[in-house]
Amino acid sequence: MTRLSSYFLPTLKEAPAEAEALSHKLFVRAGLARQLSSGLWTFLPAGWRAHRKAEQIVREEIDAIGGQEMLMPVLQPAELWRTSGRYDIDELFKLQDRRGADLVLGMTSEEVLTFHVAREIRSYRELPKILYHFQTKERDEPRPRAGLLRTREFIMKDSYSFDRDEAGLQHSYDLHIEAYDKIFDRAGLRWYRVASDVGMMGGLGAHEYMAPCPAGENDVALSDAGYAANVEIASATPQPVDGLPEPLPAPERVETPGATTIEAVSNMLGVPPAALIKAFPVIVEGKGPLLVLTRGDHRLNEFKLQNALGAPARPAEGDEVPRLFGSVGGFIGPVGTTVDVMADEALRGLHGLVTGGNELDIHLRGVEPGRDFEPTWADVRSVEAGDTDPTGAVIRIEPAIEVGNIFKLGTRYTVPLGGTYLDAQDGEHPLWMGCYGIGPARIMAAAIEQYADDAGISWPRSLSPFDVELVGLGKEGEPAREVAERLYEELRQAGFDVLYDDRDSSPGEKFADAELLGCPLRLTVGKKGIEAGEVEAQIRRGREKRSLPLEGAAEAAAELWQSLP
RNA sequence: CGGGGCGUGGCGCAGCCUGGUAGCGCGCACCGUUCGGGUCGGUGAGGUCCCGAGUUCGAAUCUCGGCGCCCCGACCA
Repeated sequence: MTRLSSYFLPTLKEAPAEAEALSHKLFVRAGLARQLSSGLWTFLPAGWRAHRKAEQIVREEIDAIGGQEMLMPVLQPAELWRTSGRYDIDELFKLQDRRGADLVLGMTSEEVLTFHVAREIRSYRELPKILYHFQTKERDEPRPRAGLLRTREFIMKDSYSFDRDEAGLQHSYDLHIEAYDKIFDRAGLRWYRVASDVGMMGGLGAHEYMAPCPAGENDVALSDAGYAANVEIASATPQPVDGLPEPLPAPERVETPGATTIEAVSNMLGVPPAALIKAFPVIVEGKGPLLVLTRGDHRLNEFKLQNALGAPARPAEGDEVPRLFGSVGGFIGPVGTTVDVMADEALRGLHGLVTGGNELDIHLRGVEPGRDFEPTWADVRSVEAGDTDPTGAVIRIEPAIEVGNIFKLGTRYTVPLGGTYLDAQDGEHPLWMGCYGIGPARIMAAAIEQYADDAGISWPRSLSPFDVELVGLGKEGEPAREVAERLYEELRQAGFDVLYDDRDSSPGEKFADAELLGCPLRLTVGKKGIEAGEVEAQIRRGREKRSLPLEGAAEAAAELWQSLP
């Protein structure tokens, strides 16, 4: 029985002042969730219903590819994390028990599951396996933000595959792609599957599922020809340089007093920013100083740089520029430098360029990579809107919420944690592992972001906390209410989850609350309608109204339901 | 971690500069009214003014310290 008169659904006319993102405001206003502290949220009954709808979709599709649901603890021994090398991650919550034993709160469960699998699985005959759970994840985020979008505690479905070899892993990975595609379709989201960074921990490949929306924290590069990648790793053909200066036989010194920025040099010398070389002095971990070059109008991409180097790099600071690079901040350049130089591919073949002269107030013009200095070439710039993909299609960049990710871990965890199996011929081998995450709360947030309008949330029917909100106008005891009570029963008989607004409040208030909560279908029973022998149906998405016959209203609603988004 | 902002009934805010009985709107309770788009009127309840110390006859207001929350950036296997 879900009657609004007694249901805990505290709706608000105004959003809390600190709420910025649309989904944050609506989570609170619609009575779905309340904040406890920074990055900590309580799901209220309606919000939890939607969460469980999202979970169930995920559960069904992971089961469909052979996943087996289980449950592992949040509280985990620190030892496992030391063994895997993840103990020093800043986001990992660390604590001790009363005896002083070190424990952690799990961010994910690779260590725990590999621990078990290493002990229980011995033979190739027991492979492959896909195991998963829905469990609370704890992360000491430096900055929780945007309501439910980035929290310190959240529930995640994490599945893990174990295979005999890389081909097996690829198969499990493909199965997850299949499942994930279905999950996000069923959730009613607009989504992209994009290639993503494999991160510091290494790995053989990864994709992220991205739901585009303005509040999204990630940027994805997309083309109509099907190119899709996180901008962290995206590659593209740069836009040509318009107005490249004529080549010179050799670099030429030019005085540029005080011109330490791309814009200043560009203005002073009358050349486009794209004809400048931007030089970044960086210190590569374990290797030392390196001068990284990009076109003046491009941005260095730290992820791609790190991947190209195979090691982390940080900007040079303090006296490192004069000491290690023999240069002057603002006037750094590759010509005549003593350090290694890495140039972005977009600079290849350009001529007549302007670079820093490694002296105060001096630049060089007419510079040509390959002639005037010999760099290592690499693709280390961030893709920009307007670049083109390999087919020539134009790339656009959209913000998006990461709603899921899939990751080929390989033997990253099984080797340190001793996860091996015995094969038919030549003995022991490490297990090949994949991990696959989905955040149901982010699915909810993405759906809210993507479909909300001025009146509030507009749930896809697969996620809505209730299928139908039935509004009974008038007051208790009036004829409209008796009809509404009857219809309530009929709808429930027909298999609908119904939220029945049986409050004695004004019509406007009921309509406003219904649209705020955003169930896909609203049915209104009022005096006027009864007299005309009809029930009003409002389709939340688009707010279109239709009339259903009072007799057989539940059947008519069931039919209408089939056509809803 | 760097930068910025905010903490005053449940929510949104004013008051603070210039120290002197804590206010408004919404919500809530009750009475009446209205009854298909947050009706209208009346009455009422509800506040450690984030915490601590200091200045002062007197602190929401001034000073110092702390805590919390939000936003931007960094960060986000």
